Amino acid sequence: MWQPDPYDRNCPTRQLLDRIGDQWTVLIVGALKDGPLRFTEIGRRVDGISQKVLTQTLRSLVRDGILTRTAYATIPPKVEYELTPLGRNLSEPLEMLDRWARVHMSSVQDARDAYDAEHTPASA
Amino acid sequence: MWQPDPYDRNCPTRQLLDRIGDQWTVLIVGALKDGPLRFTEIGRRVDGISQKVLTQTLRSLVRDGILTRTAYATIPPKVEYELTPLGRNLSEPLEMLDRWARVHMSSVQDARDAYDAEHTPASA
DNA sequence: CTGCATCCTGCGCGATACTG
DNA sequence: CAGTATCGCGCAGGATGCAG
Repeated sequence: MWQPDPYDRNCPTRQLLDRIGDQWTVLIVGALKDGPLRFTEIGRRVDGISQKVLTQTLRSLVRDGILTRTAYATIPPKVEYELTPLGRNLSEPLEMLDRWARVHMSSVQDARDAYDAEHTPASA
Repeated sequence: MWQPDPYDRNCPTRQLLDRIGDQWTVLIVGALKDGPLRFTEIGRRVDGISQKVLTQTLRSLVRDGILTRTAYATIPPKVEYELTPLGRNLSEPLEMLDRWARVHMSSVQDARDAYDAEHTPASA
């Protein structure tokens, strides 16, 4: 029986891996961890994301079954995004990534400083 | 005391998150999980990566202290890449990502099919 | 408020050729 | 084998303007 393998360039998991590892995906899913949020609220939490990219990313995540999109026909309009069970499941590995980045940032920074010092031998 | 926060666009963890979530990073670190590999070997395992991107990604990972690069002055040249302790630590969350993608690929595929069917109402 | 369409720019990346 | 250097294109993504 065949097993999906992202090391194969033609395997769909390759593309999926690219999507779920995307920084915006990590942050958006993380933001929705504690409950549904509106479009603008997500944009406010995920500092620096453009409206266009936010829209694109949200649509992709909805299409992939990670989020649900619920539009309320009120005035003004209100649209809520919420994690599906699949999305909630995904949020666990993503949260580990987030936490790893926070915890090891200083180690990485030290490594970079050392590397740069090594490869930039005191001026030119 | 200040806590690093990737939700802030100026926080270095933002960039770090982007790097470690990168598909090539996930695959390369995963490939090195079982021991050091040579440049060409990595390229062969990570199907579809160009030599240029492989070089760039490896250099970044070395700089960030995820990998070590060891060059042997033999003919022909031989360069081995190996996970550092930090890299081995990182490989755990990354492996979870990889496994998630493999396990849930079919669910995502189903969601996509449903979404596309819904949003492409039987021809035009 | 929540989008979508358009224009435009940067630069990521592949392809190719050359070195040690 | 393991890179570096260069060129050129495609497309992601920012900015703006409009619609429901």
